[in-house]
Amino acid sequence: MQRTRGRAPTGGRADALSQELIVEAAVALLDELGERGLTFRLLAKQLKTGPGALYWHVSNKDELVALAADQVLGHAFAADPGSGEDAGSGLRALAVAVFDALDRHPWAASHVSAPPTLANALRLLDRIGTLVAGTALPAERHFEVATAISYYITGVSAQIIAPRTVHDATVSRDAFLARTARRWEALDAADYPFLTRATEHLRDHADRDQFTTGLDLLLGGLNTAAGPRPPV
Amino acid sequence: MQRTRGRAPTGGRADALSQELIVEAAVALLDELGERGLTFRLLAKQLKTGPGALYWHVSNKDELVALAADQVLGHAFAADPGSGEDAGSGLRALAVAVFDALDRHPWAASHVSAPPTLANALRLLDRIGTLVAGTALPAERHFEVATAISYYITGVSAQIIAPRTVHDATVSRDAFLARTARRWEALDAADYPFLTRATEHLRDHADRDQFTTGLDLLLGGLNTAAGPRPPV
DNA sequence: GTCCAAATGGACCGGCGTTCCATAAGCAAT
DNA sequence: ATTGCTTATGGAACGCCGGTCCATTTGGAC
Repeated sequence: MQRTRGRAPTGGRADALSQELIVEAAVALLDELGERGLTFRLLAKQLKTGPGALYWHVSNKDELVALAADQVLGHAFAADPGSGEDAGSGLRALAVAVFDALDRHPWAASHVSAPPTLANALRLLDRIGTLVAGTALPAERHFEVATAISYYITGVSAQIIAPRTVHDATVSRDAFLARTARRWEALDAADYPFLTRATEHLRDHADRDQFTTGLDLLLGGLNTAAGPRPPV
Repeated sequence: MQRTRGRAPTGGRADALSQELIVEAAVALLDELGERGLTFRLLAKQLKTGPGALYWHVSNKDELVALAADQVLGHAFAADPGSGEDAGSGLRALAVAVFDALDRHPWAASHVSAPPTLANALRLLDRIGTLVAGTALPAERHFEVATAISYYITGVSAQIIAPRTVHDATVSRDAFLARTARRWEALDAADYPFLTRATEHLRDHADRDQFTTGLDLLLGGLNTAAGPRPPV
């Protein structure tokens, strides 16, 4: 068992390895090859070292992927305009920033976890909580509402984005949707009254709009629960 | 490449294998050992056969796990009271039934996917859509709202339940929450104003309540968007 | 120069998903 | 019964992976 956080006491070597370097290279490989394509052997080769060296900085593959996903989550903060707005639009902007960040790195979607331990997941929940606290909502509900919104953002993003890592390698999105639509149409209308009529909406929907539709419902409910706030 | 759906033309053998039998055994192993514990070798041994035979009925492990997760999703319909209510409470009951089903089989949480191809995922979306269609909501919004609710149910359940498959093996839930709370308290209050004060809520929250909190916000927003409906 | 902890990297292990293929079992026609 | 073909079986084998081990190197402290 070795230390996970190898901190270089002073200068260190010029070509020194570090957890940051490793995670960075892992993100690059994950972007290119997906989760199945990331192996310690390949990663080691990219970094011109052996697998054993990587384990000095990272305890196992699960941790490595979690760190990589958290780094992707961090991209959202770069895009987010930050404070200076009312809670509703601030939450909306933050949520969309997270969605877009995961959209650019689909492999990460299924690895952002809600009870935050990692740095950027923590930042996200704190930001949401601070925005919620700026609402007329009673204080004792802040935590549960903040986590609910956080769960929505990461969970629904994952649901929408993660499937892409499976199909995209083989067929295009449009082809997949068309095939699914055809399958729905072939269902028994008595058993599936809704789906058999919904196929046209399936074909030309935008993933991002589906995310914002639910988000707006949620935030709308929040507005109602908090009592109608007077616009500034 | 072999046929995935081997259909027994007539009688077949007494000890014949079938996809159903295999999925059933897989669910049992997943419940007991988790996803990492399910291997084709072990599954074959349980079924008194070899790994090769399984591949006649199931094309690979991903498909097997997806089928197993879909079967778990099917449990939700057994618990769901069904129609006969208004849309709001019908959706709520259905959502909670799904959450509880996944709660009993945590490994399945991260494998229920939203764009439904599998049998029970299809049934779920259709049921949601039918309930939404019974709302005052304009018809052209039925699809996007139904999928939004479906995304919430599966995505948020996954976020809440899936982490359990990691911790539970090593530490109890309470111990994990206590440790996380301590970590949050140790954060810089200037950087994390919300989290440093929220730890007491973290310690004694109930997972299921977090699910319903967001659900009620979402359904509340739906009610508002649909216009207030007169109670029957 | 000497020493030691930090860090490296390549060989190696056990086990996995998957494939291959020789064989068995059931069915239909003779 | 015999034959011929499809369906299905199951054990051996392949290639690769995550992870461990450990001899070796590095570079700062003295």
